[in-house]
Formats: sequence, structure tokens, C-alpha cells
Amino acid sequence: MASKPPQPAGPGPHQPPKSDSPPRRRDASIQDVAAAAGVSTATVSRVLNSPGLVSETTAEKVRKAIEQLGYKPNLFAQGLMTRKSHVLGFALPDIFGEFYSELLRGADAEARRQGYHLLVGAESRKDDNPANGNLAFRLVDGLAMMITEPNDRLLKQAKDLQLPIVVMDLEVDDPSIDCVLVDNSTGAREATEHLLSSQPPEKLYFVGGPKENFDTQERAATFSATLKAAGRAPGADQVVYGRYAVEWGYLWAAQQLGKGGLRGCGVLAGNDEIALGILQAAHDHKVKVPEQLRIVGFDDTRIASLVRPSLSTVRVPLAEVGATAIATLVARLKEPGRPAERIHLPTKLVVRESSDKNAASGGF
Amino acid sequence: MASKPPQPAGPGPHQPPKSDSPPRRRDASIQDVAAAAGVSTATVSRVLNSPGLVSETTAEKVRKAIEQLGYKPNLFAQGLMTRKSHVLGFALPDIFGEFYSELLRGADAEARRQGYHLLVGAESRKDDNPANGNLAFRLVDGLAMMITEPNDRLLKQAKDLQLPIVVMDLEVDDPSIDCVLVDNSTGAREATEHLLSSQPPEKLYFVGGPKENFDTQERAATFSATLKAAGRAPGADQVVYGRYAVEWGYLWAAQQLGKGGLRGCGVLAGNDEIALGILQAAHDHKVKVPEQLRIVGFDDTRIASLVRPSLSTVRVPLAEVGATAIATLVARLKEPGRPAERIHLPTKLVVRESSDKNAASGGF
DNA sequence: TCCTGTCATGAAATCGCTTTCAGTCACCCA
DNA sequence: TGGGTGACTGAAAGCGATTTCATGACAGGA
Repeated sequence: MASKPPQPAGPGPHQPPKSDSPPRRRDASIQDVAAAAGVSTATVSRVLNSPGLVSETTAEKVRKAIEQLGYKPNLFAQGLMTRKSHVLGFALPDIFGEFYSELLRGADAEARRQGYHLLVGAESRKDDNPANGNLAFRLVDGLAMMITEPNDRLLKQAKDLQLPIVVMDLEVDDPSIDCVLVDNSTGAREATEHLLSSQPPEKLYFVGGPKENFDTQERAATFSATLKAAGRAPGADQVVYGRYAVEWGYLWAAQQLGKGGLRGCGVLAGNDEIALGILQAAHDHKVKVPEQLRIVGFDDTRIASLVRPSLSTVRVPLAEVGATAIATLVARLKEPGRPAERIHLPTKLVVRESSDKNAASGGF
Repeated sequence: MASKPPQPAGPGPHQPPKSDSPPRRRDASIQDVAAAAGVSTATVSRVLNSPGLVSETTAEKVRKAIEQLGYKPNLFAQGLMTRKSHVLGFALPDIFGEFYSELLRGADAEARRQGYHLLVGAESRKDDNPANGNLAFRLVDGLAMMITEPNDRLLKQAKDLQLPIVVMDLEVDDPSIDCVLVDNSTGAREATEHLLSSQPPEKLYFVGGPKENFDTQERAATFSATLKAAGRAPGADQVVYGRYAVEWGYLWAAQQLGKGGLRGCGVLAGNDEIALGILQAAHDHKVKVPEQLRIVGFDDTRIASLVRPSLSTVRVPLAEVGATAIATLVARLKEPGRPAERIHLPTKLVVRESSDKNAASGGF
């Protein structure tokens, strides 16, 4: 019906509708609707945006015209006036693997629920042209960004945009910015205590991601604190940093195993990928997990339950982080004055085979 | 000039500029730049959009003014005139797991490279309010959509939008729509032949995703054809359909194993998830892979190389699919008249432990 | 009867940009 | 010297919505 160009009724009596619409069919505008309904554009606009200001009889006429012409307001024009696009930016440091896709999934679902759309951007560190980033983000109503390292350049840029911002994963000091955080310490403590329990291991390690990474820092700190509380303050070699990657975990473990260490030890990894690398190395070196080496990961991405032995890990509600970020952002959009929040989402140890030989394997 | 508040020259001689800027700092507009540079808005616009039409001296003045005022064109106003937003829609049936995140990663990188941004939407089948989908997608310049089942409602909606469209994963008959496809048959044939080779198995199975799914159909067809070519035309029970999920793979395999079957057989799964489920079931039933059961997956998501035994699978260049889709879309945007393409991306068998006990384990 | 207050509506200004159209100016050639 | 040419530039007309302000009709109160 959108495509119904019923004789413009104006010019000639009966110009044959053949070859009528040279492909350039312009969408119906508010003007067309107004004309068709015999009212002014103001009235049409009111019917759409403030019904109740217009009498039921006219409203009905207008609605009919809208229906008939398949009218949809032009979002650019609308945005020009209202300064709203109903699009939210969702900026990630990268898009890779389960971790980010979960985050995005939660965010997208929530955005949709609230009538918004998501403009995603993986702000790859490589691309140093700030113009790129700014360019299209300038039409979003707000910005949810995941920032993993303090002093991120991206955050500064974002502030300059003067947009409502919510940051995931990093607690920024700016009191005007909402933050959605993960309660790393509970999970890390649970995991560490779990590793300490039952057969107390020779030695416990924390194998983290990048040293600058906020999550890694928190997890490492809690690890150390928990050990200290148990009277086993860790040495410098027991807390190490690297990258959030399978390769790094493998590398580290292979080295340790080469040195003959690690048997009878326990490892808390900075995330599941690292844990998987360690698992792999153990396998290659014929070290039995969990009998000779107990491993706990972090994040509980899907893969954790699919590897053999299945990976104990700390569950982080990633989808919920994304969803909460969007919800908070929308709340702020609706009520700009509200005080910024610091929302902490819980984490929880999930024990599987890699740290407990009695654990059920299952439950994908 | 509408907004030029420097002494209207009319009323009072010298109203004091104190209390001048209450926090509402409006972004500089093209008018402000024009005024600051002492030129017309037309000239400013030209400096930005068609340099070469303006003399170097004026251009310099204008650039200085832009710099000084931190001027950024208003995207709504710009869009209103040009009908371009430099935003592309990227519609997925869902956002879940490695599969879609890879797709998205490739797409995002390419979009960025080309100066576009991505508006993502997981068109969850639940949400049946078409208005939702249409709403913000109406400001995109083009739409890349993954469609896995013929006759998708979403595709029709998209066509109504009259936007340039590129479809991933499904070959649509509409000759005006570009398609980015995966060469399922090569991969499926390689995989099937691989399973037939060396110790010829008792029986070969194809355990697919949804029967309506286009990829599954192609893969199943090739599987059957290859078997037939080898003189071993498959029975009805050898090609089965279910869902793209670990659970389905597990369920199917567990049933077969219960019946005592499957030992000495080979399975080609519709995707890696299904294969993983089968692997899991085999493990639970103490069936040795690959000695007693050989398994090949499809897609080569990251997890395939991380499970034990590592999973043989057909590599599908997911990121490349996404990137190609975007590239094609942009190409069409730049040259609307170009004939629609059918781009086939290659697939390739990757042999790992789950189908070949001599395979190297490694290479994550 | 006249004045005032509501309600429904339309005319027109505005948002910030692009683009057409029409100069202006300097210069060159016949 | 007159007219033609080309290079720059500015005025102004949109693009399609929202919103202010004015208006007309009508009802109620003095």
C-alpha cells in the first residue's frame, strides 16, 4: 500500500497510469498526509505526538490518511527538531568470542524492549582516527561503553560529546557517569577459597590478563587478599599478568610445567580463555586435571561447560551487564537529573570437573 | 544569523554580557562558522563537501573558524538533505555464541574501514511488532541481513523499505538483491569423503539443524549426493534434522548409542554445536572418539580447536561473510545500478582429532 | 448584550544543512 | 573597447518535521 500512487487528482483528467512512476517514488511526507486529510501539518503532527490536543473526528481523518499513504515520519527531520534518534551507541574494545556477544545480546534485547536501537562500534585500538569514532556516534542519544583500562582515550572523547554515558566494567570517578560493574571480589574470593579447600594445594597461582585491565586487577587483589587471610600470602611469582588469550595461558603453563612445577597446584585464571590454555598445556604435558592440577576460570562463557574436563569458573552475568547498562542509560535519558549509579552485579563460583573430580560433568 | 546574538544593535546601547551563557551551550552551527569566517554558509558547506570549488584563502579562513569553534555538522540536518546517514543495518536472527559474533566482527571492521557504522538488530522471532523493526532501521542507508530460512517475513519487510539489501547465507531469487553465500557443498563433500576414507565406517550420518534452514539443506544434499556417488546411498535414518544446539546433538547421539548403534560409524554434524553435543554423548557413553566414532562439525568456531578431542570441522569464513556483505552493500550504495551479485565464499575441511587419531591436536 | 475563557486548528518560524541560481570580478581575446 | 570566460561567492529555496502564536467559534458569566 505504501506504493499506491492513486491519481494525484490534480493536473490532467486522465493521464494514463502507464509508465507513471518513474522509479523515484518519494515517501509520503507529513505534507501529503495533511493535504489528504484536509488539515494542516501541525494537526497531523499533533495526532502523532500529542493526541488529546485534537478532536476525535479530525484525528480519525488523519489516521486514515496516514494509513492510506503508508506515511512514516522522516527520522532525520524528526531528529533535527527533537534532537533524538532513539539510537544508542554501544562501544566495545573489540568484538570477539562469547564474551562480547553475550554482552551485546543482553544489550540488544533490552534496547529493543525500550524502543531503542543499538549502534555498535568496536573501537579497535588500532584505528587512531578520532574522527571515525565520533562521526556517526554523534547521532546517538546516549552511549554505553565498555572500558577495560583506566584513562581510556575513548572515554574522554565520549565525554566531549556531552552525551549521557554509562560505563561497563570500570568504575570511573566522574560522578555524572553511571557505571555497571561486576562484583569481581566475591567470585574471586569464592574461587580462591574453593581452591584452598579439600586437598590444600602446594601452591596457588593467579594467571591474569593485562596488568592494566581493571577486572584483572580486582581479581588479582582479591586473590592475594584471600590467600593472605588464609595465612599464605602469595609470592611475586604467584600473581602474573599477560593477555586475555588461550595462547597466554598455554604459554605460562607450559613454562611452569617445563620447570617441573605446577603439579599439585591450583590456578585461578583471569578468564576462561586463559584457563583453557592452561588446560590444554596440562593435557599436552600429561598432567591430570583436576587430580594433579586444579583450575578455575572466570566469566563462565559457554565453552567452559563444553570442554573436557569441564571448566570450573566464576559466572559473570554478561548478558545482564549489557542489559543493565542499556536500562540505566534509558533511565537517564528519561530523567536527566537523576544521580549517577554504581550498579554491582553478582558473580558466583560454578564448580565443575577441572577443580573437583566429583563434580557432575554435565549441564551445558 | 538567526542565532547571532551579538548586540542586535537595536534596543539598549550596552546591556552587560554578564550572566551571558547559562549552561546551555549549543553546538556551533554552520551559521556560526560562516559568521566567524565572514563568509556565507554555502561557502562553509563547500569547503567541507566540495573543496576545489573555493579559493585557498577563504578555505583557510573557514577551516580556522571550524577548528576554533569545534564545529561538527549536525547529522540530522545533513541527513535530511542528503538522505544519507552513513549507517548500515545489520540484522541477525539472533546474537548468540561465536557464530554471530564472528560475523559481526568482520562486518564491523569492514564498515568502519569504509566510513560507516553498524546498527545491529537481532530480529528475535518473538517480537512480532513490525513497527519495532522498521522504526529505526528507517534511517540506515542499506541493510545487510542474515536469513536462514526461505520466506522470511523479515525479508519482505526489508524490501518494503526500498533499501539496498544484501542477504547473507540465503540465495534469494530477487535479482536486485546481492547475496553472500557460503560454498557449503565443497566443504560438505570434503568432509563426507574424509569420513568415507581410511577405515570405511559402518554407517555415515548427517545430523543437521532445522530442516528449513538453508545451510542445513545444502549440506544434507551434498552429503547424500557424495554418499550416493560412492555407491552407498543413505537411508532415511541417516539424514536427520533438529536444531542448531548442543542439546540436540547430545540427544540424538544418546538415543543412537542407547540402541547400541553408532560404534564404528561416522557423523557429519550440521554445525559445531551439534558436533559438540555428539562428542559429549560419546564421552558419557564411553565411546572413544575417533577410534569408535568419527565426528566432523561445521563452521570451525573457535571452540572446535579447544575441546578434547579437538573437533574436525569445515571451516566457514564467518568474519569474511560479514565483511563481504558490508563491502558489497557499500559498493551498491556507491553505484546503485550495478547488477546484483552472488558471491560464494569457500569452505574447507579442517581435520583434527575427532576424525583422525593421527591429527595434530594443536593450533588454537 | 458584551466580555472572557476554552478548545481546536492553521500559519509560519525554526532546526542546520545542501544546492541551485545568479551575480561579481578579473582577465583575455578580437 | 566590448564582450566572453571562468573562478568564486552569496542569497535563498528547500528537506520534513515540531512548536509557538494567533485566530475563530462557541459557551458561560456579568
